[in-house]
Amino acid sequence: MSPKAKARPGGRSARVQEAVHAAVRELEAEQGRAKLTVPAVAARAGVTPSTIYRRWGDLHELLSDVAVERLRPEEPPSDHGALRADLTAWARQFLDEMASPPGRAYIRDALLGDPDGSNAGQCSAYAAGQVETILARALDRGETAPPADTVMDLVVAPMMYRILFRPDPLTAEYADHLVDTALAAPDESA
Amino acid sequence: MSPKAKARPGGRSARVQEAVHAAVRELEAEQGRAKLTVPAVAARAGVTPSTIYRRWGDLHELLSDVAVERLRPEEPPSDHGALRADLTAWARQFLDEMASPPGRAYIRDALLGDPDGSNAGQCSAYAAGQVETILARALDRGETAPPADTVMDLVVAPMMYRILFRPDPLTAEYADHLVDTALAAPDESA
DNA sequence: AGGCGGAACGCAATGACGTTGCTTTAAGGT
DNA sequence: ACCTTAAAGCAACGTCATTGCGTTCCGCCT
Repeated sequence: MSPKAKARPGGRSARVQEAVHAAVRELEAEQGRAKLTVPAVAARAGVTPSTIYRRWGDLHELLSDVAVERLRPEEPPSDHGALRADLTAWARQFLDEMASPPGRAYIRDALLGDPDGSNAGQCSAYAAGQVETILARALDRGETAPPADTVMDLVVAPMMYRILFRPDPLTAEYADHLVDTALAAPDESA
Repeated sequence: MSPKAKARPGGRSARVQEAVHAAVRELEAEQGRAKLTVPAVAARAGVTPSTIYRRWGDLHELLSDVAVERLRPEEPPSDHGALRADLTAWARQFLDEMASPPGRAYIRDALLGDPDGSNAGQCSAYAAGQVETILARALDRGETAPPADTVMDLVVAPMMYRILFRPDPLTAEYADHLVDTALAAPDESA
């Protein structure tokens, strides 16, 4: 399981976790990925390396932890008054953030140090949550909306696949195209 | 660039490369991922560790190299006489292989030690090649077939997304469903 | 066919990293 | 306020990653 599920959430443990996460972000910004090492992070955080090894296991799991936190959406998707507009805006922003070099790095980190797949699942859950918010809003308006799984398959999955497996640049028009496909699909629930 | 693009393809270099790759496969099968370390691989391959470090950089790049080789399809997709049958059979087999624990491990390895994304691109190119073979066969028969990119977006991408980001098990019915969607989509070229 | 340049490998040393047992601290419950 | 116990500090050890230098052998050119 993920080390973030702390049995002792308060006080020193929380301070250490925050200090370590901050140290990772700072060192990454200052010196780049190459200089990121457990002893370096520990020194910056004012902590001994063994603490990091015990709590996170290794550098990859720590980076995965930090990456997932960075991939968490900070606010619900903006409301443009109609399903298509909401989905299009969200997909464009999602693609823009995820396809950027830092975004790609976070995604890779999140996938990388993740033995049981829980961190990757968390990322997917974040995106699914945003999508569900948009779809629920549409249903509230009386619009017809496809199931969330359909949007995940037709919009999110293709974007992530191209981000991960293809070096080509991705455009906002591609996001629009995927939204078109998803909204044209029949509302099946399989 | 990938180290597989050897400037000196013949003789000793080739023997070393093959010995190292074989050593990785053997050790992985015998002792699992945990015991896989550069010195161990080097010892099994009858090579000094520095050789591996020089040629591949680190363990991740070596594993990525081996993983890509394993993900290469060994034969063209089987011909069932009709587009839907061909696509369905191929998607089922693809999902079965990729979603298995070893398949997931190879995918992760391929993505992991891949600074410039060339190995991941190679994986995608393998799948795209198989898909294009199926589609070309369909066009030869006089069938109408969607563009390859559509199939990649609607069939391959969702499968890979779920494999990577969701822990849930995946079924052959899911592959069938994706093929249905792809074949129902309008033949647009965007 | 034979020699030549250069790339790749082997060897060995070094410094950093990952790992672990024991001790110390402090959080949370009684 | 004490007591329990999870979590962090400390320190030492083994292993791994990295690099300079000498040697081998591939590929090519005459």
